[in-house]
Amino acid sequence: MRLAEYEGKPLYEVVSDTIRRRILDRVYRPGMTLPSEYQLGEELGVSQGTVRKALNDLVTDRILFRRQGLGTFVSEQSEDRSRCLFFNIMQDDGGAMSPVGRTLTFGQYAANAEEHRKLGLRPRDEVYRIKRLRSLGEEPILVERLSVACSKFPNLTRDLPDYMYRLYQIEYGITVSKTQERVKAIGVPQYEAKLLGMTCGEPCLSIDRIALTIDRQPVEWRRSICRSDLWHYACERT
Amino acid sequence: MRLAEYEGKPLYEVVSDTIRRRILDRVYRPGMTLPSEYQLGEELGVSQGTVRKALNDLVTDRILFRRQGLGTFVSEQSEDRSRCLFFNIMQDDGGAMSPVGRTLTFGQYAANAEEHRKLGLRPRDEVYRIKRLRSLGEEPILVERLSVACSKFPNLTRDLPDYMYRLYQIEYGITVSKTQERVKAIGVPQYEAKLLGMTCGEPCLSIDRIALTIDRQPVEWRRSICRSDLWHYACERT
DNA sequence: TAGTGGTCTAGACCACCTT
DNA sequence: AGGTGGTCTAGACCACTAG
Repeated sequence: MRLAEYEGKPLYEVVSDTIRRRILDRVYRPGMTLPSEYQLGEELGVSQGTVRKALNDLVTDRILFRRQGLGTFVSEQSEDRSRCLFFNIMQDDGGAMSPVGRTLTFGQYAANAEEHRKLGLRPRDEVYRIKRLRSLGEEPILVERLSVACSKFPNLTRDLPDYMYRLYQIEYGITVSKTQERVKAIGVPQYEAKLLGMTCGEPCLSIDRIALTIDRQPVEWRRSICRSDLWHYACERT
Repeated sequence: MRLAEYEGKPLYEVVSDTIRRRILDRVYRPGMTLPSEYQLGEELGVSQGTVRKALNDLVTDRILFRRQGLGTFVSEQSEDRSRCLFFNIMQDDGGAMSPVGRTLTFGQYAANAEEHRKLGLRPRDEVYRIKRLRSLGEEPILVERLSVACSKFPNLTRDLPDYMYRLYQIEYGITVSKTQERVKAIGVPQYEAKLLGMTCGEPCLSIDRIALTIDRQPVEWRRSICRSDLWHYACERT
């Protein structure tokens, strides 16, 4: 396959789009080694330098990673990455945290208006709703409510891992590559107050998150109610 | 000047370090056009491709920017950048906001323990402390307390612009390139409650920020108390 | 030793902007 | 027209990893 179809795009974008497509089509799967830069260049009819630029762009997006002398690989949604990139709650003394989750409720429902809007659903789509409590040791930290489209995650069960993005990738071939969060301060509602050992109305963080795939489709909506006495939400910008 | 001194670093890093150094030394100043890739390559004894990689890395760090056909420029701390990158409060309906600030108090003090820790000060260093109220139209939104070392910002006055990072750059040659923030939910204290038109103890956001220069030195500590009824803190991750 | 990614070069042509 | 960055190539050598 030669890349004669140009579309005005630079060649390296055509190359990176091609590889992106192959990952979405699971031709290249998480953990797999890609062909070498020279092989890809020969196959696609471009030079190694052009392949290199395309691969580097995908590495920047964390879709691939490289190891010198070994090869170029499709990124996996490691637990570590799930935790570091998508769990932004930190202990005030600076320590990272790995809270374990316990499922409180699990069910299948007709999507409401907010779920339609946030997940971009079609009429009459259904969602799984999951409510979980996350704790560190005996200490409860946050309650999260999670909605996903049933059509995208068929046969989900209430027995769920602590970090869901790895499950989405391994079981459903859906890779979360970006999240958008909104953080507000609210008075803790009664239900969450009881679970978190707080008094109703005490200030807590409300974290509203949309998770997007590598082609920018929203796949999960999550709202967390989080204690804010010993924990905080962290963010760096450059 | 030829770059014979190698130090084990790749050439393009030696080149980007050289340019970084020249910006810190104000040989290249914000807004200035850099010599062309070929000129830099000739001056430093490397090829245009190597200069290109070095410049691209600095563009990624937002230290430079390019315009095709025009040249490569040293980034300025534009108001737009100050607002977009370092002001992460958004209206709930999605609109961006440009709140104007009014200085409430301004003074010079011996630094306390927390300021010493957060700003990396030396014994007996002094700080300017500034308290400001930011509003959108008639609507007060947040109160911020700001500390900077007097030694770094001599002769600062209480007459301050809305976006300080541009002032730091133009008047003091200090460029903020990174911020670290911690967000918590607290009950609004009495002083801020009065200014923000809230009732004491109502939930609000507390945003604690350290601003770092391009060589990673902390230069400003800021703590904002922000209404959270119609505004939220926004964060995207990839 | 052979294969991979990492760096570097030299030269070409294009797209864009100014004068 | 002339200069800039943007893309692309072909080829070289290095550093790292495996078997």
